[in-house]
Amino acid sequence: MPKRKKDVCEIFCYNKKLVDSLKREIIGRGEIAGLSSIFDVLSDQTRLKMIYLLSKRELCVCDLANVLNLSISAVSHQLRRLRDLRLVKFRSEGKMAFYSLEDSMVKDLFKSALSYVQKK
Amino acid sequence: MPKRKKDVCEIFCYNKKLVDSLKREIIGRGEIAGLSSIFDVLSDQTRLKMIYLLSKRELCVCDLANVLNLSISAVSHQLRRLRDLRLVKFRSEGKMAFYSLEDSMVKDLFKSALSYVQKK
DNA sequence: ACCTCATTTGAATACTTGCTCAAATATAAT
DNA sequence: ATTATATTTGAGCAAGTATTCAAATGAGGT
Repeated sequence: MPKRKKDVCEIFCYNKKLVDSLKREIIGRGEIAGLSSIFDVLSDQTRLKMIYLLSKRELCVCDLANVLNLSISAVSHQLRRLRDLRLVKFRSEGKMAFYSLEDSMVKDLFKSALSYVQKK
Repeated sequence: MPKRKKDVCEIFCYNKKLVDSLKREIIGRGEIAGLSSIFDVLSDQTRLKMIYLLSKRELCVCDLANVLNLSISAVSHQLRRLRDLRLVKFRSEGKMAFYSLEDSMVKDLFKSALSYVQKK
C-alpha cells in the first residue's frame, strides 16, 4: 500500500466519479496479469532470439547455446521459463533434447510487434 | 563475453554448418533490440493498466495515480518511459498535463496479446 | 558396474528496475 | 513577489532477474 499524504491533488484535478468508475473497470480486468507475463517473457533479447530460431526449426540445447553464444546452463534456464509458459515444447532423443515452438500464436505476436517496430 | 570451457558439446550435437548460418541470420536481425524494448515496456502491470486506461480516454497524471493507487511520482516516472518510446502524448492545460495514447498500434498489440491470453 | 556426455537444477552474484522521498520546475492566483 | 498546486526529476532502496558455477540427473556405450 503506497501512502500519499499531500502528494495528492484532492481539490482540483481529482475527478471522483470518473476515478471510481475507472477503478472498478481496472479491477475487473484480471487479464492484465496474464498480459504482463506474456510480454515479460518476450521482453528479453535472449528469449526473443530463441523464439525466433525455434519458430523456424527444431534445435537442441547445445546448438541453441552455440548460436546465441551463451552457456548451456543459461540457455537451459531460459528454456525452462519458456516451457513454464507453454511457449515451447521438446522431445528427447537419446541424451539430447530438441526444442521447438509449442504453437504459432507467439509467432504471430512476434510478427505484429515486428511490423510495429519497423514502422517506427 | 561468456566463457564456455568444456561446457560445450563439440563433438556430437554441435552442428557447425547450421549453427554458423543461424548465427549470421540472428546477427542480421537488428530488430531484436527494438522488439525487446517494446515488449519490455509492456511487461509491467502498472504500465499496461496505464495504456489500457489511456486508450479509452485522456487522463491527467493525478487521476491516473488515483485510479492506480500509486504516487504521483511513480506515475510520472512511468509516463516518461511511455513518452520516451512515443507510446503516449500529452498536452498541458494550465498546471495540468493530460495524457493519451500516441497511436493505435500499441492498442492493437494489446488486443492480439489479450486474445492470446484468453485462449490459454 | 562404470564412464561419458547432454541437459537440468540450485545457489550465488551482478545487474536491472519500480517505487519512494525530497527537491526542482512550471503555471496560476493573490 | 509570494504562495499554492500539478508535475517532473534525481538519488537511493528493495525486490526481481539473467547469468555463472558447481553439483545432480538421466541416458548410452563399454
